[in-house]
Amino acid sequence: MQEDIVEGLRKLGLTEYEAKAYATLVGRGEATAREVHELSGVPRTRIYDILKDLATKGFVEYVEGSPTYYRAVEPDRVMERLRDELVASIDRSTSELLSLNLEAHGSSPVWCVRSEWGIKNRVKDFLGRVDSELIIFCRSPELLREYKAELGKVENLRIKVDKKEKFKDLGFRVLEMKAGSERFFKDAIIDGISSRIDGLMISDERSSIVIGTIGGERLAIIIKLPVIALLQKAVWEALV
Amino acid sequence: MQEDIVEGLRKLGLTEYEAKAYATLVGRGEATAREVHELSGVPRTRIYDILKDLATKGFVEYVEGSPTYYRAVEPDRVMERLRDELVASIDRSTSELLSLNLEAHGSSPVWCVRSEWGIKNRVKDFLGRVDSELIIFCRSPELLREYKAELGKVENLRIKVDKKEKFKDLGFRVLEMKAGSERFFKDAIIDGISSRIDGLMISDERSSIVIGTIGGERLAIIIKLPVIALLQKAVWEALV
DNA sequence: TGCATTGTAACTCATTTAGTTACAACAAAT
DNA sequence: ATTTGTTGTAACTAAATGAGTTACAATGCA
Repeated sequence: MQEDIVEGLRKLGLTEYEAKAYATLVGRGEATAREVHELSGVPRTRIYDILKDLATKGFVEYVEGSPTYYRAVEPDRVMERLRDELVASIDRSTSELLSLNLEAHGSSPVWCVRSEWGIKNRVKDFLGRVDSELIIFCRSPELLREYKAELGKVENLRIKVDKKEKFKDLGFRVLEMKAGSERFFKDAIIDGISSRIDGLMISDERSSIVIGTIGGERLAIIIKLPVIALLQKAVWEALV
Repeated sequence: MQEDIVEGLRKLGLTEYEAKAYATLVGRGEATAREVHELSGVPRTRIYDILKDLATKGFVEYVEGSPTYYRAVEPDRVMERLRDELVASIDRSTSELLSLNLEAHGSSPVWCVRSEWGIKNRVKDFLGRVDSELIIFCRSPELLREYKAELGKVENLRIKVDKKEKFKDLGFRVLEMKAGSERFFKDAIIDGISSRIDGLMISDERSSIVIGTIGGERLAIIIKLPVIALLQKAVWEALV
C-alpha cells in the first residue's frame, strides 16, 4: 500500500478509507470486498459502505452477487473528471470574487506578508512595478537568484552586499558595504525576538520591501512611503 | 454575504469561517479584524486565528498595529495558484495510479454502474468500442440526444423505439416496435422494486448495455456475453 | 480613573471519520 | 439438518476537526 498515493488522493477530497480502497482496487483491477479489505487494511465491516461511496462518486463500478465484485474505473478518466470539476469550481469562484472586488481598495502604506508564496507574489509584484531605479541591500545570494529574471529587466540596478565573494557566481555587479556597516543587517535579538534580514529593496525612491525572518517567522514588509524610501536610500549613500 | 461564494471556497478546501472572512475581505479591500467580524458573521474572538490562518495560506496580508489591518490578496492570483497546485496534485496522483494499474485487469462479463457520471463514462466507452454494428432499443429521446455525437460515427446503426413521433426531431432513422412488444420496456414493479428501462444497446453481437432506473436508482448494466447479446438481438428480429 | 476595544487562550458542542462489536443472511461441507 | 465459515448490515465508541462561547489580560482612549 503506497502511502504517497493515499495522501495525494486525500488532498483531492477522498477520506483515508476511500483512498486506500480505491488505490488497492486500481492495483488489483478487479476484486471482492474481502480482498480489498485485506490488501488495503480498511476494516472489513466498513469496506462495503466505502466501496458503495466510491461507486456513487464514480470511482468504482461493481456487479452484485455473492460475493459482489468490484473494479476501479480507469484512473486517468476519473482524474480527468476531477480536474475538470475543480477547475470549473475555481473559475466560478474567481469570477464571483472579482465581481465583489470591483471597488478599488485604497491601499495603506505598510503591509506585512507571511506565507512563503505570499512573499514571492509580493516581491514579484514589487519588482514588476519598478520604473527605472532599484536599490538592493542583500546578504542572501538565494534571494537574488530567485528573482534573477525579474531583476534582469531593471534599467538602473544597484546592489550592495555584505560579502562580495558570496555573490560572484550570480552575474550581477555588486558593491560591498563599508566595513562595520554590515551590522545593520546582522542577525540580532531585540526584546527577545530574533531577527534576520535577508534583503531590502528600494524602488524609484517611492516604495521599499524588507525580506527576512523575524521571531522565527519568514516575513516581508512592504512600505510605500516615499519618506522611508528616501531615508533608506540615504543610508545607501552613507554606506558607499 | 454571498452564500454561493462561501460554498465555492469551501469546496476548494477553506473552512466556513475562512471562506466568509476571505470573501468579506475581498469585498472590502482593506479592513480591521472587527470589521471583518461584523460583516462576515464570524465570531469576533475567532477572527484573529482565522485571519492568521489565511495569512499563512497566502490568502491575506496584514500589517500589525492597533488595530491590525488586513487585506485580501488579489483573488485572481490566489485562485491561479490554487489551480496550479490542485492540477499538479492531480497529475501526480494520475501517474502514480497508472503505474499501479499496469497489469491488465481480467474483465468479468457483467458490470453495474451507479453514478450519473459513471454511466456516461461507460456508455461513451461502450460506443467508442463499437466496431460496425449497433442496435438500440430506446424509449427516451434524451438518451439518444446525449450521445448523438458518438452515435453519428457508427456505421450500421439500427434504432427501435416505442413511439416514433417522440424521436422525429432527432434526425435518426428509427423503427417503431410492433404493437404489444413495447411492454418489455414499460415501467414495471417486480418484487416491490420498480424498474424503468430507458434503453438497451447491443454492439457487434458481442456486448450490450442496459440503461434505466431500478429501485429508484439510476443504473447501467454492461454485459459482455455474446450469448446474451445474440439473444437480445433475436428479440430485435422478433419485434420487427 | 474608568470604559470600551483589541487580542489571546481556553473551553464546549456538533459533525465527520476511524475503528469496533454484534448479528442476520447465506453458502458450502460434514 | 447441522455445523462452520463467509458475506453483508447496522449500530456503536473514540478521535479529530470545525463551529460557537466564555473569561480575561493588554491596550488605547475619554
